[in-house]
Amino acid sequence: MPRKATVTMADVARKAGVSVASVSNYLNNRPYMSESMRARIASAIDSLGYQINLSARNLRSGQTHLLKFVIPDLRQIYFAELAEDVLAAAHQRGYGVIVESTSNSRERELEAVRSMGQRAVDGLILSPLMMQPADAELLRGDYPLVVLGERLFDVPAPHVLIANRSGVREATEHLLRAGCRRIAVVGAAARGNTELSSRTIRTQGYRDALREAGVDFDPALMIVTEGWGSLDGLTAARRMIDDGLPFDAVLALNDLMAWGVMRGLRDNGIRVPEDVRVVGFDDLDESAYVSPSLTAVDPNRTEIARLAVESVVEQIESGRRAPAQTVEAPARLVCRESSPAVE
Amino acid sequence: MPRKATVTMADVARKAGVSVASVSNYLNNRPYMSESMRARIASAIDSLGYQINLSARNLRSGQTHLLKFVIPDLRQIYFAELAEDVLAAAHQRGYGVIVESTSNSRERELEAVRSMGQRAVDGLILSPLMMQPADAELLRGDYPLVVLGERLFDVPAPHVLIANRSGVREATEHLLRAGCRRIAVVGAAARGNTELSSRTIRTQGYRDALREAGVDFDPALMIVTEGWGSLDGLTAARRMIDDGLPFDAVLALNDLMAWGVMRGLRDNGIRVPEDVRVVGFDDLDESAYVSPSLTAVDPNRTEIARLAVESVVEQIESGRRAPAQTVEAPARLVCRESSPAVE
DNA sequence: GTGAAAGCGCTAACAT
DNA sequence: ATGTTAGCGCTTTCAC
Repeated sequence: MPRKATVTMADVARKAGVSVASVSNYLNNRPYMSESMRARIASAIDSLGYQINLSARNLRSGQTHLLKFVIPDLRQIYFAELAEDVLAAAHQRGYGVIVESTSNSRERELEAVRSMGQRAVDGLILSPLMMQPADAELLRGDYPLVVLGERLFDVPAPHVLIANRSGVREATEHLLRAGCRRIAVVGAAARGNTELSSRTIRTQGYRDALREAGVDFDPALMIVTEGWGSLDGLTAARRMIDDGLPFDAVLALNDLMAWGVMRGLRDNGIRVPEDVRVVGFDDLDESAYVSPSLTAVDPNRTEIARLAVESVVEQIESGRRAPAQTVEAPARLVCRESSPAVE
Repeated sequence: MPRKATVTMADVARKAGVSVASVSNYLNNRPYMSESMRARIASAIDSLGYQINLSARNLRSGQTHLLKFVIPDLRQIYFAELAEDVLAAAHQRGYGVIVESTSNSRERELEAVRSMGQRAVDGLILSPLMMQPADAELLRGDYPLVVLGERLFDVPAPHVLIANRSGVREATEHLLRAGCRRIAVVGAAARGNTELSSRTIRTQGYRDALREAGVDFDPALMIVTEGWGSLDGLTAARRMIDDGLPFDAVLALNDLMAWGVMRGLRDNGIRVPEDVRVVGFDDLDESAYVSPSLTAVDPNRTEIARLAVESVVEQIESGRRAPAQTVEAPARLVCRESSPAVE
């Protein structure tokens, strides 16, 4: 005598004296249904405590209303904040999100991509770090996909770009306008794809601005660090000071490093922004509260997340992957104490 | 003429000249299968590019190999780091994780709980913030569940507690041992459940240590802030200084506030740790790199995450919810520059 | 408007 | 060792 642990649609239909088709119609808000039936079903559902079995619906409908979001590491504050925005955007569109942190592993990135054939999720938002151009091949397929971040390689799907180059150009222009002429750039060597790292791309924006302003580029001002942490920023600042390198501003290629740079400068009696201006990139929540508060390029995470989610959802609803294309969320400079707005 | 877009097990079976049952057995690594069949199936799968349809497996098996992890906000670094550890522990056990950030909303916490009847996931790890004791009722059910955090109310499932009280007691003992006698405590008023907030519980650990050491408790040293951010810590430090409150140590009830407190002190020419020692709670990654580096209570997130995941997975595998019980991950004090170890 | 019935792709019990 | 087959619970034609 097996106990009926789970209430199914058939139970509801029986109790309400209708067919399962009608219960299904009711649950999916389909029109053309008599009020009396609607009421009978509602009360049957209520008294039975019925809840739909999503596994069954998923199999039948071929959809899961789930997205997969793949990032290198949630401990990196940037990705955590981005993830929060992705979750919010997805929730708003009625989708849940399986977050997959790859721990900076190429193999795990590829694993996540390969598993898309299993139809466990309806679409993929991929923020790759370690994937190689040769791996781009694996991205071919018909499932909804959006890639986030630098253009590491050609992607057969929509690509939401971070405004690295233009964001840094804007930051540099701001510093030049403030009268700075020896702007040090602090960033880490690439970990994954060497050609098109954040550092390379962001540095281009810096050179763009210098060129346009007619300021000479001095390679000595390019400080390459080991990693992207605040400790690396601290170390960079110390090295610059110890080396006797003259500079009147520091453009840190991410916020964490900017925090570290500011500490390193202050530890050596250099005042920010009076002696040296400091600008970061990311505009993390906390950057508004460090001291001095940080002027930073805001890549517009919320917009990036929104664009990405809108695009996958659109692909899901249209039933096919969108063609290769790039969209760039406009970055903007947020001026705070570490480098106040000029004029 | 419908195109056969998806390859099914039947296709593999046909191609390999075997039954679907054998293909299923192969995929599930069941023993007692001839090498020749194994090879034929493998090659059929390979040439067809077959991938299992998880929706079908989920429906049939009644499992999804998915966990739901519900937290208030990923932007809070503490939760992001915890989430990373949960993802890692789950991945290791073969589970994916649907992360749900409730944006500090009680309704979204309840929504997440209520949706468990839909069988979209096998188990729930819930870190509630806004739920009320009256809502505990909703947690009854037979699905695998683990609750994380303070004991806000009685939970009909395993509860992984953070060692708030003992962790803070240890931190306080450390400060007392260092000769501090006027230890200010900085924490925020409760947002959700008032009775058993972090602040209340952590403060108990502080009083425990004072009592044991025979040091008088001075209510003036209890600084209550608006929020838990570093700005609140900064504000608290300023207020203490402006009020002329005498103190020789600050115990911030989370790391972010400790960062802010240290800035506030330094801004006013107070040296850490020479003049005032500072200790935090959480031991965020970044706390090792702020300057001075922060001494903090490490609640052992990795262990908390591991315990939680192990428990849900065990419940899933045993087929029923574990009884109410509490487990506490032991906290430990990590001594750094802001309050070096004594002796 | 409503119902009957087919079947999504897989697992597992049972038969051989 | 391997095959046959009955569903898992739902959605969706297609009749009525």
